[in-house]
Amino acid sequence: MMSYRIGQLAQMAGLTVRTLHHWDAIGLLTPTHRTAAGYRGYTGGDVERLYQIVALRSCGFALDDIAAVLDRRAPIDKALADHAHRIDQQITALQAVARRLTAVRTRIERDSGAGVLDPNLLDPDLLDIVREVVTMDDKIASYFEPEVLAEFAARRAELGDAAIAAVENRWPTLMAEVQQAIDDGEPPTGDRAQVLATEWMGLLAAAHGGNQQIAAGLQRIADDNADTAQSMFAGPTREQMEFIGAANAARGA
Amino acid sequence: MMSYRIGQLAQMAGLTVRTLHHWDAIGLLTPTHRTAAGYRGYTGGDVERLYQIVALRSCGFALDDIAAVLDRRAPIDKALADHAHRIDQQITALQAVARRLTAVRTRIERDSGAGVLDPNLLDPDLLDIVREVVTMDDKIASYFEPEVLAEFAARRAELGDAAIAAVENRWPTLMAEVQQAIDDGEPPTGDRAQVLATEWMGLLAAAHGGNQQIAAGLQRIADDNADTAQSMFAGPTREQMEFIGAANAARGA
DNA sequence: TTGCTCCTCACGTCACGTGAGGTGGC
DNA sequence: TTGCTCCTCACGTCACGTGAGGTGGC
Repeated sequence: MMSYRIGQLAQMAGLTVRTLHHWDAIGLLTPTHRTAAGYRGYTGGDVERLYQIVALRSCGFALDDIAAVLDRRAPIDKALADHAHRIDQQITALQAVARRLTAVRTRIERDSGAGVLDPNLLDPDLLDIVREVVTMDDKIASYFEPEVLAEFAARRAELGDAAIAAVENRWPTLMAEVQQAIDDGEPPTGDRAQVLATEWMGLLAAAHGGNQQIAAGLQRIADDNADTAQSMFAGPTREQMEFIGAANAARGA
Repeated sequence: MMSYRIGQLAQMAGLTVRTLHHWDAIGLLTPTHRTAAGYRGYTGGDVERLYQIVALRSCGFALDDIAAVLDRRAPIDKALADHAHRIDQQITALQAVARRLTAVRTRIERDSGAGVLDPNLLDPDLLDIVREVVTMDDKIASYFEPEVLAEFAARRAELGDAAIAAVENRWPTLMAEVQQAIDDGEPPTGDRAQVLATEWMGLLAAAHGGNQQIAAGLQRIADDNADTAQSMFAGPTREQMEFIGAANAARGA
């Protein structure tokens, strides 16, 4: 009967001997026999099981789950479905962290050179920026149910970084243009207001993508924070929102 | 001097008392003083540090890194950049696992009912399907450098699931149509061949997105596996590839 | 007899959760 | 005096990595 020693098996499968020791210790892969001196002897059947384990492990399964599947204590298709769901949740969570990190780094890049640009200003403490951005991010998250937040995240991923950057770059200038129109005494019914309102609603639509729950959440954020939003994420002022609202009403939007 | 007990702090920050014990034990957050009976007394400064820790933790930092940043032993911006990179790597790795799981589940859904559809066939062992798909996936990965594979993955994410599904659904039927054209004795210079070749190249272009390294890898995979590809991922046969090649040559593509 | 492979403990990792057993504070 | 909060051990988690100390096999 063909028999492999542990070192051979490890080399064949690209594993360490220690890993096979571990799998033996937890009963995941027990060699069929032992020599008189205690050397592990793996048979062809053991090798088959080994490759099944390696394949499932490469799918991210925990060793306990692999054992359950191989010993037919759990149906494979259900295990795969459950596991895929857990992996998706992990990805979603990590993407939320990645977005948060990007937000923090973007703000730091924008704000950290203040003291260099204007010697009268102190460079803000980077740790304070981190806290501020995280607080804002938590606040935004608090406006959405977890599922809606996931949809929002999925929508952002779908749009791609370039599209998001385009929208985020356009917002500040658009708000400035709206403010200028207000300062110029433009009527909400005028052409200039109508053009601005159309683009405003277009950017909002790009953000919520027709999802009413996301749209409602964004609206609540803007409403609740209109008086303080400026310092947090340069959101629109109440005055600007009213101007756009009037422009939309004039058009019957 | 204002002083908080550990239970108050935990409730304020939404943490457990045990967590604060742990942070004390590792020196991350040591209360400024203790009562005679050993009760921890946290000051306002401790609370400040606590919130910095919570903010950084929500960005996914390890406690060691948080301590290094707060104690100014590591520059924050560098820590953020390094950490963002690690997070991105984790996401990429998890996405590879997720795609692998999807591939396995898709194949199982397609193949597992064989015995039901045709009583002469045995249902294939689901574990064998897992191994087969994983083997194929590893093989594909082996044709690309890690960075190229990441670009390939990024491109797939950019395209979105719907677009990928559209391409993958079109492939088998397109190959069948090409085979039919060959069987009908169509010349590669004919209109029918030209139309098929144009769509063929279009699908390939959709897959590599103009990236020459991805295109080259796909070409090598097709070349090396043309004779065995059928059973693995229903790839084109050598005959089909030659027909399309001739059609392209006729057009001077 | 000399390397090389193999063996069995056993501690360390990361951020706590979960008791166990005991004591201060109102 | 009774609850409630606090305290300090200390084991368990997940999949091994990394020695330590010792023995078979060619």
